[in-house]
Amino acid sequence: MSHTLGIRQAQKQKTRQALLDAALGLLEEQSLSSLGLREVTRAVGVAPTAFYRHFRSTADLGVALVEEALGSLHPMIRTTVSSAGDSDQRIERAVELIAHHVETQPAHVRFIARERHGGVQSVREAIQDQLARFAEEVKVALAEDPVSEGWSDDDLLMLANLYVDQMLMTASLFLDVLEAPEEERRRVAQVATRQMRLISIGREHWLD
Amino acid sequence: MSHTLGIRQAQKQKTRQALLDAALGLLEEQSLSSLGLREVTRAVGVAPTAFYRHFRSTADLGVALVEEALGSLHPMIRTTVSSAGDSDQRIERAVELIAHHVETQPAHVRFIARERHGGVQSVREAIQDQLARFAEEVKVALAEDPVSEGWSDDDLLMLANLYVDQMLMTASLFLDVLEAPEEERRRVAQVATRQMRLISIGREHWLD
DNA sequence: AATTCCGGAGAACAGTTGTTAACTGCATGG
DNA sequence: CCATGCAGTTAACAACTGTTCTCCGGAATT
Repeated sequence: MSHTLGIRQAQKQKTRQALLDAALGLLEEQSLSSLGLREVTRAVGVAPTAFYRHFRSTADLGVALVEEALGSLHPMIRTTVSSAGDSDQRIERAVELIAHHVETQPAHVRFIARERHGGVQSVREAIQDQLARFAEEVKVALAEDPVSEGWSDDDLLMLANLYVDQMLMTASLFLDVLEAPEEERRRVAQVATRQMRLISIGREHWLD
Repeated sequence: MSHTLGIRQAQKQKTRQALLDAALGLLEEQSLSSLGLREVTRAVGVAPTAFYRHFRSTADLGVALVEEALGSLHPMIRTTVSSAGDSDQRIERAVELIAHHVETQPAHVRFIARERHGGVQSVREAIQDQLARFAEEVKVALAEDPVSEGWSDDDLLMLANLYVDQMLMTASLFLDVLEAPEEERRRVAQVATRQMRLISIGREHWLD
């Protein structure tokens, strides 16, 4: 299928990825709206003008980072929400999965949490788009569950959005305790689990 | 009691407030980490050096903005959560109150939503502190409710945090549709109301 | 009435920024 | 094998940044 790219395009993509990685690193301690293009190229070790070969602006780079951070997460979401087991088991697995993702991709998670309401409109919109897609996918998965019998489409989407937001909130909490002792991290996991559980209980009694 | 300040201190506070107001305006379209001190003083019409008479840095100004945005909200939170009426009535009133606050203080709300996970650590911490105080106050209010009989202190705080986060999420949603037609704003209000209601249902069946 | 205090102004500093133009060297396609 | 394309470089630009030091005028204090 995918054609093996020449050594030219390969080099280009390598530089592009280096720019993305450097930017992601710099964004751990600042917001995108204050990220300078020279700052990024300096970190990579290329001339400032090389930046323009890959991105129109830092905002443009930000949109690419959104795709990188969230684009590959869709299958994960789907399989998690519609996995087997009873409610409590699924919740526990979801929280563990979030914790694991935050541990392996902290910079990506931080970037999304930060720029979701950040100062760059195009990036905000890109994130909202992805999250809306997540919510839609969660909605579809929820609809397949027998518990959702009798639910309106609006209410399913309402619940899906609640779940998505709760996942992001949980991810952000895990971020805050990344360097904290195991004990506190477990405490955060337990709080997140109970919040999810409470929402699920609300779901089960919604039609009463 | 409060001494009437001389015309000297009055002028100073006036300039300080002008700096805060100008900064808040500029922050509608960017993040605090990219806000320049000269930018702020230029907007006010004073010399750049005058800034130092009031704040050590823009981060310092950010902390002051947090106090201004959230400091006066504590009594409002308390009375809202522990108001009379049945569950649905209280939720509806809370959502209306949030909508009203977003309409009257959009810049403040945007600032908090943006900088809660923003790039300036001291401001992030100031916001977390205030939100933790909110959660504590909500917890106390919840504890007074007969529905909370048999709840552990941890679970009350868990629920309080869920409510606080949900309020912020709702506020952020209202921000996004500030300029939208009345119809869409009502739709957002209804979604927020139902999410709150679902959480409340989960609360009522928590001990089952 | 004389003196101190202090918020703000002014000028200057070295360093940074985004963007432009014209260039170089090398992989590519004919 | 040679001509084209294009990722990356070099140099220069005007504009901007935070910070320092010195100064001024008027309110506050005595």
